[in-house]
Amino acid sequence: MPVRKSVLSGDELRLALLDAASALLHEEGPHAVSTRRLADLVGTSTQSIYTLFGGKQGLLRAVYREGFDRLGQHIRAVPVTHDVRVDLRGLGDAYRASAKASPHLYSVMFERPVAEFECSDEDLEHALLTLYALADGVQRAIDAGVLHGAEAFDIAVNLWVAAHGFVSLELSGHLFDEPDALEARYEAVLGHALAPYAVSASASSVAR
Amino acid sequence: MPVRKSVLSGDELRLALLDAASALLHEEGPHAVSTRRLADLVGTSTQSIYTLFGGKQGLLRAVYREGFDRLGQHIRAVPVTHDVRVDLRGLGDAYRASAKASPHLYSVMFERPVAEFECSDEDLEHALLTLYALADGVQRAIDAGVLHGAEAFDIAVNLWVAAHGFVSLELSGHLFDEPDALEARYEAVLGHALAPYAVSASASSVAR
DNA sequence: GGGTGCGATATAACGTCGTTATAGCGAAGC
DNA sequence: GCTTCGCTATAACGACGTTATATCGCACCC
Repeated sequence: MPVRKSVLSGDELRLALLDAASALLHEEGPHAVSTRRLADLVGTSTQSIYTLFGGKQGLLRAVYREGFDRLGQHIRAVPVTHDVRVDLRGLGDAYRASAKASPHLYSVMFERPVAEFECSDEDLEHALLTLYALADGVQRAIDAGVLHGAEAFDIAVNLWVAAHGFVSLELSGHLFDEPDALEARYEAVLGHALAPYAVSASASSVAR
Repeated sequence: MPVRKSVLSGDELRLALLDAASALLHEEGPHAVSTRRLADLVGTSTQSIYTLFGGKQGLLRAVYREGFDRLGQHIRAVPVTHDVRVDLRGLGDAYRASAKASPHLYSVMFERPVAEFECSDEDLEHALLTLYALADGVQRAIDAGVLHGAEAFDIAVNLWVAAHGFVSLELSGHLFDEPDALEARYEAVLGHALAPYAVSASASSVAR
């Protein structure tokens, strides 16, 4: 079937292009990921991007989905301890850490730094899957009797809104807190999002 | 001094270019605002953008700042009524309404949809001024005895994080609530951000 | 008042981009 | 063994931001 003038087979080429795109995105940002640079890096021609991904849009769609997959993995990798409150805080920390570890990837997921790529409905639904990783953690807190009053998914969305709001402003540079105050604010923001669902009277102690 | 081959003087040209950029951004999105289209629309050459703004970067810097100025105006335009709780809700509604009225402008302010433009420290500080519009509203709530426990600016930042988190996810399409549930969630998110600072025991009633 | 210089303008060119047309090669089917 | 189909590489197209070049108009100065 394929011709393979290049050293790599079709699947290898696909992976190599994706890796190169991720690396370029991570190291130099969205503007650096161009079809020509990718082709040069991998040792193929720009045409491969069209046969394998249907264009730059398709390639970035794959990056977008991989970004949400990785975020989900980071969230699911948070250990389940004996203290559910600690676990909840771990979820929030994992979210922020994942975003800060690859901010350009986070940008591709929630902003539109590459003009060619626009989210499709399927992409948005795929992104939604990641939210279930958060919802699972919230469900454990409900089962442990620490949270109550709403469905786990509903609480998870509120938690997501809070975490994303903070992370988005932090990454864009709009938060001017000193480092210590910044950490404290993130904890506070997450705590406030969960407090209304805490069982104990000292609501704000959740996730701290 | 200037030559004015064109019909417009320097200042007029500057305003015309800014208006055209805003219009193009609003109607067709960030990808549509190109130096050539702007020059054609205004009836000048691309060079004017360099003499007047120093490049596309400078032009978008002006758009960015105008975006924050307009957001601040919308927030300050919220009427002060006899009920401070109503006013607080009005602030949140104004923020979201302003973003949804010109989503592409909101994108320029908080995302990086145009590769050429990168926020400078001065731009970020300029954006910070808008936050004082929110802080003023929060201060009124403190003065009225509805909120307490932190500085107005601090509470305003938390409110901003909540509002931005919701609006950002809403605009990017990542929120899947039905319309009614969406409105309710926004109210809830804002309420949760303010609840820890409410004086009454029924904390979540703030801003509803 | 007529030259002079400077700054803004318009035109054209350069390099890069995403994309598409064209040509060529390698393996599968008969 | 020849044809056919799909993938590849090359080249070209149009659009982009930016820069170099040439031109023009007004202010200044002698």
